[in-house]
Amino acid sequence: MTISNTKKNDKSTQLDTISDYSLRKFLGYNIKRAFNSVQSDLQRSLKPFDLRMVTYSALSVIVENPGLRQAQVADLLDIERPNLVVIIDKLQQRELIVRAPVKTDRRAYSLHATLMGIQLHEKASKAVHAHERRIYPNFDQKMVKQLILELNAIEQAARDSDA
Amino acid sequence: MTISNTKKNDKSTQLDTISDYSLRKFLGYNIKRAFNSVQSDLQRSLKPFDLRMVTYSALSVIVENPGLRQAQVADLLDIERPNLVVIIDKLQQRELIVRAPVKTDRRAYSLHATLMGIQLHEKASKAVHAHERRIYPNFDQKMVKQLILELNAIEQAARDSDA
DNA sequence: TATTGTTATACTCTATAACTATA
DNA sequence: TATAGTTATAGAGTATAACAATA
Repeated sequence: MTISNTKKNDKSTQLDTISDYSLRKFLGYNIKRAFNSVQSDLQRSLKPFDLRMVTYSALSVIVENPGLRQAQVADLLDIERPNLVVIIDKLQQRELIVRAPVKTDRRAYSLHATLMGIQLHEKASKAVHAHERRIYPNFDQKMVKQLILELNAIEQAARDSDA
Repeated sequence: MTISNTKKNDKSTQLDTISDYSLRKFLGYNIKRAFNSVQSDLQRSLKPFDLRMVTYSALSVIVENPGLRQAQVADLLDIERPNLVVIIDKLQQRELIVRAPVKTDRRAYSLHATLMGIQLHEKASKAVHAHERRIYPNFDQKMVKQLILELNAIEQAARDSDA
């Protein structure tokens, strides 16, 4: 929400305009603000399918990589194992995926999407693609690719720095 | 964490490589992953000052806009008013800001940073700038500006779409 | 009537320790 | 000893309804 410029505001001693100008110089702040905004629209796009962002993501990697184990899903999505349990539970309860026993390792489950899961994923993916087109209406494909590369470079640099 | 390519994994029926390739095509997913990574490093950078991202942000806009009212801070940072209360409480308890009465509106408080608040903000800002330099080591100033413009365009488009 | 700050509340997200059953 | 999945738990982050005081 932008605060409109006001002439001498008699309610305080502040300047004519208020702003988050200093914060806006930080890449991190702009990334956060962009993500919050995107997330809000994406959540609305996924609501008809009763999927949250993280359940959609988990379903997506399971559809894409049949036979995944839970620890691998957690690694791929950078989610802690304990937090993934309820997500997988939910997908299984809705019969979008199945947990199949792994013959050679009785501790592990092999995750597979059901037909229903695949179909829901397909429909939801169309909604996500529509959402994506909405959030960068004027970007050409080359710009988007470049932007993604830069975001990935930042992700990697921050991860290296944090490690 | 990238999953290294493995030769025939006998633990499952999966392909040779597993990936989040489909998700990586989405700008939103890459923004989220980048932000998570950045956030983690930033939190570590702010820890010596006992500041969280949101407390630093609030302190920052109060330092920059003396006399702000709480509702204006909430608008600037896109935080719900109720959630801001505890943040402002914390800053006030640490004597980094003061809540001054507004003579012309007895419902409102006028927020000002104390000398201590200004000094802590200065030191913390140096740490944040150092953090920022770490997370995009190879970007020149022009690239960063362009990236911020694109992120702002996305933020705005998603907000318009979501409204 | 509307707004400022507040309380209460609830839901999601994230992070850690510790357990079990297997390897 | 280490690993896969799980349980319990706690801390953040976020969102809404409703209230008192004031405009």
